[in-house]
Amino acid sequence: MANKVGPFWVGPFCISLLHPYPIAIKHPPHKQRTLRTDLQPLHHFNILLPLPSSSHHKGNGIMVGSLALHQHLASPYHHNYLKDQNSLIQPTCLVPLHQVKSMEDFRKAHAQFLKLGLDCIPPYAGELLSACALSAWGSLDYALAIFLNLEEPRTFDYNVMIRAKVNHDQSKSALQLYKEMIERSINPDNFTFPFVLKACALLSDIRGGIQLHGHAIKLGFDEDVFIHNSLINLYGKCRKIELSYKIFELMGSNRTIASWSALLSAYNRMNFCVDCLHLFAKISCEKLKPDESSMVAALSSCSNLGLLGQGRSIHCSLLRNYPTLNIIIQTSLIDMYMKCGQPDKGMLIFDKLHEKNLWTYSAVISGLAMHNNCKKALQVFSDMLNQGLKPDEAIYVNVLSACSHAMMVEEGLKCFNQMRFDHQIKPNAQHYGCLVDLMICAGRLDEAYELIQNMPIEPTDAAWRSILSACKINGDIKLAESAYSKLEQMDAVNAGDCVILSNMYAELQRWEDAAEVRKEIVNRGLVQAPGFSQVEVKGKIHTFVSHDKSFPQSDEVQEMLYQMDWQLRFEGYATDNLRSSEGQSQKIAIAFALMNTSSVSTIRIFTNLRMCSECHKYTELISKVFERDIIVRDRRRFHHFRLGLCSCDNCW
DNA sequence: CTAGGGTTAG
Repeated sequence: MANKVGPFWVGPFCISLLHPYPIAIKHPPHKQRTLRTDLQPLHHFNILLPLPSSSHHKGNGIMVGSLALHQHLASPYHHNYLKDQNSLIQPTCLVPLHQVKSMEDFRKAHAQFLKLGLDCIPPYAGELLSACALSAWGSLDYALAIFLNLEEPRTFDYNVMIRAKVNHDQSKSALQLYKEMIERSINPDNFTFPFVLKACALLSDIRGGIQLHGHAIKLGFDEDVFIHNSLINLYGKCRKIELSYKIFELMGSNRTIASWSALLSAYNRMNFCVDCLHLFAKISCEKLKPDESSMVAALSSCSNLGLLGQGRSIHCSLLRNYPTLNIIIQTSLIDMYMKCGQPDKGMLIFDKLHEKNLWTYSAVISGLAMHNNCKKALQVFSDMLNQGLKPDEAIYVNVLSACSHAMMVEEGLKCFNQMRFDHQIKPNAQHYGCLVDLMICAGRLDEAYELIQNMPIEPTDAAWRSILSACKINGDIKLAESAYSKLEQMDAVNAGDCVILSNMYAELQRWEDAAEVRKEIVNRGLVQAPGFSQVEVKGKIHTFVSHDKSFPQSDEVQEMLYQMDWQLRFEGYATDNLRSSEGQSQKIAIAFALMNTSSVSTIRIFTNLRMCSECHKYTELISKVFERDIIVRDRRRFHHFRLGLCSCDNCW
């Protein structure tokens, strides 16, 4: 049954609307107008008014009301409206809002609503708000002005504004609106929570998030799938993975693919890449199909783990299932190919893209730098600037680290200044860290030290660690000690730092000092990640640790290693030099791959440590003697070995 | 009655 609303005045008319749904209209006192009861309606007409564009009457886009004419109107203007008692009157001046495509059109439409006094009447107010606040062409400020003008905003109006603020990166202010709505006793509904939870997630505001979770339960929204998914996301962003999982578990069969995606990305954030891929494989057990979002999460895990095979198979299934791929997933694919040792494949995807954003460029620039193709990285960066994209501080981290990889000191300093002065970006600790690395790579250690001491912000532990590692090579024990003590002050000492310093003492035959630092590892309860090397053979990943003999082919591999040593001796290389643990595991991985792959295929090794120079030398020679391309990803970058040479030009 | 959740480098 339709509700009758009104009567209220529209211009010279008094209108009563047969409203399709219940609405309480209260006019603010200054807008109240008395109905002239002394005048009998002359005629009744029907009138068409624009409908909220997304309502269930979408088809016509127009709402039918009845109009009673209380005054005799002679002007031709009005006659246009009132032609025939039975015909529908089309108020041509009113453009349906869903046809509005620009702020200019919107202003006109809004003016008409204002003139008719409809601007503060639900559902028009909400419709105006959501059009203006949420469309691509809209304006948050304009929407805010409309919103503030509402005497009695409703839940819907608040929801729209909260959502718009979150979209405009104003999460704090969005939460403020939520607070305001509670204070004004306007009840949040099942739509409110996903928006405000997202705001908390973006702010990593775990306390606020828990409060909201409580509110949602209290208001009885403990069955809502959208709210649950938002909660998984919230706890994931706050690194409370147990809580994310708990919600996920609780949802049982109500889980949707979005629940999985949110959980997968939570695992990724914690760097639980193996578990992430396990979960990804389980999606299909629930009769759900992995979609783009969940595949983005899985691809990111593949990138981190260097799993080319699995990354490729995700790519295939994307190509099978989607006619076009969105920019986010394309970026993930580029990143995956870059990090799994196929930069050419990554570039192929990149070159074919017609839409590129900062993240795409960022993935390519850091990928190219990783493969020691720094010139190209800078080329891509300058293309990006020519495209008119505005660089942000994150992309400058990539650009600067590309410069430091390639020892391009002047270029790096130029970029640093360009960032500060042309693009008005204040350098952060990471940028200074890159500069420090740049100086170190160029062998200007004293300048690096001067820089790190005089930089205007607190240096990161990584920057001090760079200094410490550099000392390892040039043997400056004084500098090493001061870098180490800085790390101590920051409470950021790790096992690797202790090893470096201790080895340096040992080199100087200061045995007591060496032992003292070694003891620190135990005292501080530091654990060193076990070094391993991985290689993919026939789609299966094989992982080896140093002196590994615990795998089926171990005996054959030992034989192979013996032969490899023998061959290298002809090249004048004594393999006894190679004693480091990563060297050992890498040797085994290479031997295993040489034995089990075709003689023309490229060997791809993934190791979690940094390659030492002996290991590097060894691999160079193997690539020459066995005429095999070997690509090694160590924890920082790639080395392409071919015929005795490495892409890194012996600088890493 | 209108609207909504999950996705990317360093």
